[in-house]
Amino acid sequence: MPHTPLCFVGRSFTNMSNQEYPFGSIESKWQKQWQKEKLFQVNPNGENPYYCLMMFPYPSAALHVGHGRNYIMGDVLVRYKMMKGFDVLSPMGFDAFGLPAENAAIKNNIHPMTYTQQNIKHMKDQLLSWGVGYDWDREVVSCDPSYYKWTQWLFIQMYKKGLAFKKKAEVNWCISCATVLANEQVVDKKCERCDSDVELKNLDQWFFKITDYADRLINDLDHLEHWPERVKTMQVNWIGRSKGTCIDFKIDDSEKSLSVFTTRPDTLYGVTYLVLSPEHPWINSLTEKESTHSEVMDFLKDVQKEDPEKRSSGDLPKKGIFTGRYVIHPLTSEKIPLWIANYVLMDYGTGAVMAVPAHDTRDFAFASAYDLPIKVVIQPPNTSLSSTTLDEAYIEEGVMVNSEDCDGLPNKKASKQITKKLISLGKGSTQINYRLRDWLISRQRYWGAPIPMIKCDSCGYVPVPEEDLPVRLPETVAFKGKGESPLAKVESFLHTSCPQCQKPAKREIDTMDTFVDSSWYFLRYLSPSNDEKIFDSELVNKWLPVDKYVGGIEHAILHLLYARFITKVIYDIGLIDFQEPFNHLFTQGMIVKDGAKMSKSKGNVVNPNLLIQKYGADTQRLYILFMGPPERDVEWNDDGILGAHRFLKRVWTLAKDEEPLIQKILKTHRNALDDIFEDISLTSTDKKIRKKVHQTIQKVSQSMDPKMSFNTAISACMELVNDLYLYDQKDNKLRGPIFTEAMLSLIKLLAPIVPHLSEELWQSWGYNESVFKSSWPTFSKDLTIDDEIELVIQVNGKLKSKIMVPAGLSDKELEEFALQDSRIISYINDKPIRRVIIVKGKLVNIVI
RNA sequence: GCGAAAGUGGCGAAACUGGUAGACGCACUAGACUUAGGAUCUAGCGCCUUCGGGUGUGUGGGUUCGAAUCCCACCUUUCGCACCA
Repeated sequence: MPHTPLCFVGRSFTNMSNQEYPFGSIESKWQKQWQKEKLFQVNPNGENPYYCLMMFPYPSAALHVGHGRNYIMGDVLVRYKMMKGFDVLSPMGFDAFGLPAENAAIKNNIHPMTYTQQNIKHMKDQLLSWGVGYDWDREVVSCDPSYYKWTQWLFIQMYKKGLAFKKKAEVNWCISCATVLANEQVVDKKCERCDSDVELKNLDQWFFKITDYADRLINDLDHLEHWPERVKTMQVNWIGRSKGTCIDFKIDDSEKSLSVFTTRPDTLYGVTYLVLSPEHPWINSLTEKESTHSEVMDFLKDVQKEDPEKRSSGDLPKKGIFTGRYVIHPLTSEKIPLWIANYVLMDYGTGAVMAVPAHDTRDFAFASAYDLPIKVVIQPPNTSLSSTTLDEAYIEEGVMVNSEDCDGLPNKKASKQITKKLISLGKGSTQINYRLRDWLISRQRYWGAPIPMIKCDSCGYVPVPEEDLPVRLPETVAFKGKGESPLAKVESFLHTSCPQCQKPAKREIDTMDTFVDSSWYFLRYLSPSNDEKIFDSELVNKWLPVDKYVGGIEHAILHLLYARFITKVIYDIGLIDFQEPFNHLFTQGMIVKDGAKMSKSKGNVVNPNLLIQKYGADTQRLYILFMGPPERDVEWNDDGILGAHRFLKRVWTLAKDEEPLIQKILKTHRNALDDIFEDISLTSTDKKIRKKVHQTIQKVSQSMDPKMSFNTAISACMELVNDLYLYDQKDNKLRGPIFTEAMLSLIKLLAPIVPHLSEELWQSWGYNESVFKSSWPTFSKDLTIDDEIELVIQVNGKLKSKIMVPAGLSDKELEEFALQDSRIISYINDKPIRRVIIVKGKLVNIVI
C-alpha cells in the first residue's frame, strides 16, 4: 500500500534533483576568504566583550579527530557569539616549551626550535582545514623570547615577594625524563607525562610558594559557580586542608615532649596509646637504653622492606611494636604506652599520632590486633557503647563521657573546650595542615625558560636585572647530557658577572616547568607584542575573567590550579583587579575508538585529513558535534559520518533546487520578510512549517549557550529539513516566502556548525557580507504555540488514547473531550470514576 | 573502603520543573527511481502478541493518579580520593 499523505507531497514525486555538493572548493574558498577579511579579528575596544579561550596546546604534529572535537566546539561557540552580537576574543597560541621537542632533538638531531616551529606550522594548517578560526594576530608562543622574557619577569617578581625560593628537599625524579617533577605531576608514583617510575632524590631546587595561597585557592572555589563540581572537588582534595590541634605529650623520664596532630581533640580522654611513624627521628634515642631496643630495630628493618606505595595506601596489615617508653597524658597525667606502627606516616602532621581505638577505625584495628585497651568517650544518641562489646570504632557525633568536665557536652563543643584548655596550659595549639606541597619549578632540561637567577660566591643568589631580560637560551647546545641541564655545558651561557658586586658569577642552569609558561598566557593575548609590560592591565581588566574556558579534564589540578595561583599572585602585585581567571570552565570529553583513547601506539587514530578529503570539513564538524553530549566521552563510528554527509547533501540540494525562488523573494523583501505574512491567512500546512521553523530557532538557540548541547541543536535542524522535504505546494502563493524564511533561518542556525556550506549558500542568495556578520535569527513566541494540541488520555496512569483538540481549553472542557472518546468509554465501561487529573494543554488521567 | 557521575532498542543517543519513553542519526527491512549503485527519495523499525492488547529506561522495593526522572537498598562501569590522624 503506497503511503500518500494528504497535504505533504514527497519531493521525489515532483521536482527532486540530486545536486552535487562541491565541498572541496567551497571549503578552501571560504577558508581563504575568512583569513583575507580577518573575520576573527576582534576590536579590543568593543562594547560587548566575550572572551572564549581554548587551553593552548602543545604543538603536536599529528592531530586526530579527538583533538578536532575540542577546537571545533570552541569555534562553534565563537561563531555563535559573533552572530549574537558579541565582540568575541578568540585567540590561539602554543605551549611550545617541553620535553617532546627536546627528545626529538636527541633522537633525530633536529633543533627543538626547528622541530617546534614545524609542528606549529603543521598544526595551524590542520586548524585551518577544519575551518577553525582565531585572531592569529594575537598568537603567543611560549618558547619565543618575547614571551618568556615575561615568564622570567614574573619569576623575578615572585622572588622579590619571597614566593620563589630555593631549598634542598626530597623531590620526585623521573628517570626517563631525567628531571625533577612537581607533586602534581606524579600520579601513583609514576610520571604523569611518560608513565615511568619516579624516585626520590634529595636536591636543591627552586619552588613557588603555592602553599601560602592554599586557603585562598580553596575558598575562592566557592565563587566559581560555573565550574564543574568534580573539578572543584578534585582541587579541594588536592589541597587537602585539615584543621586540628597539636597536642604535646610529655615523655616519661625525659624533658622532651612529643607533639601529635589531631582533628579530633574531643577524643583526647579516650587516648590509650601513642604511635610513632617508623621513620620518626627520635626512635633510636628513645629506645637505645631499653630492653626492647634490638626488637625495635628489627621491626624498623621489616617495615623498610615493605612496598612504600602499598604502605601509604593502606593495603598492608597493620604492624607495630611497643617501645618500652611511656608518655604523660596532658590532662589526666596518666601514663600512656608509646608504640611504633607502620600505619603512621612521617610526611604528614608530626609523624606521631594519639590513638583513640574507640573512635578511630585504624586505631581500633590496631588495638584489636595487639590487645590494647579501648576507652569509649563519645556516646551515640540512642544506644550506649561499651568498650568490651564494641565491634567497630564509633566515629560519628555524640555526647561526651569519661571526659572529666566535658561530660555531657556534644563532642563538637568538647573539641573547642579541650583545645582551649590545652592552649591555656601551654600544652597545645590549633594548627591547619595541608596536603598541598610547594610547587617545584626547576627542570634539568634545555627546552624551557631559563630561571633568571645568578649565583655569586659573595652575594648568593641575585636576580637578573629586569632590563637584561630575557635570559636567552643559547642555540648551540649538546643535548645528550642526562641528569643535569644541558645548559651546564654551555660556557658562554654559564659565566656572567654578579649584578650586585660585578664579580664573576654563574647563571642558574635549570629551566622552568612549562606549567609556569601556561599559568599566565591568557593575559598576554590582550597585548601579545607589548615589549614594555607583561600585559596591558586596562585591556586585561576589561576582557577578563575569561567568559568560557574550554579544555580537557586532565588539567583539573595541574594547569588549572597553577593558573589560579599565578593569577592571585598577579592580583597581589596589583596588576589586575580580579582574582579568578576563568569564569566558566567547560571540560570536554574525549573521542575514543575501540574503547580506548586515540593514540599512535594503540593504532586507533582516526586521521581527519582523509575524512576532509572524502566528505569535507563541514561533514566532519557536523558528525563530531552530533556524536553525543560535548562533556562526555564518545565512541567514534566510521559509518556515522555518512549520515552527517547525507544531511549536508540534503540541505545543499534543498537550497540549490530552490535557489531561483529564494533569490526572487529576497530581491523584493530583503529586510522585511515578515511583512509578507502579515495580511494573509495561511493553510494549516503552511502554519505547520512556520511553526516548525520558529520552534527550531527556539530549540537551537537554547541548546547553544550555555549548554553547548550541539547534538540536540543538530537534531532539531535535521527535523526541520525532514519537514521541508515533505513541504512542496506548487499552487500555493505563500510557498516562496515561507520556504525562504525557513531556509534563511536554517542556514543561520547551521552556520556556526557548518560554516563553509552556510557561507556559500548565504552568498548565493545575494548577501555580500559574511553570514557571521549577520544576526542570529529570532523566533516569535506566538508562532511556536500550537493552535491545536494532541490530548493524551490516560486511564489509571496508562496511555489509552490520543485525540486532537483546540488549544486553550479549560480543564472542564478537556475532561469532557476525554470522556467522550469512544476508546475511553469502552475502557471505563460504566465503572465509577474516582478522580480525574488534568494537566493543562497536555493530558487527562482518569482514575477508576 | 570513601565520594562523584553514569547505566534507556542491534548501535550513538533524546526526553525542560515527575505527565505520550526511544526525538535525531547509524545499521537493518520494504518500496520507488534506476543498465547499475555503497547515489537519491518514501515508508517501516524496543520486546512479546491469539493484532484486542500486554510489556518495557541496570535489579528489587517505595512515594504518587502518574516515575527514565523523586526516595531506600543492591549490582555494574568510569572517574576522583585513599592508613592525611
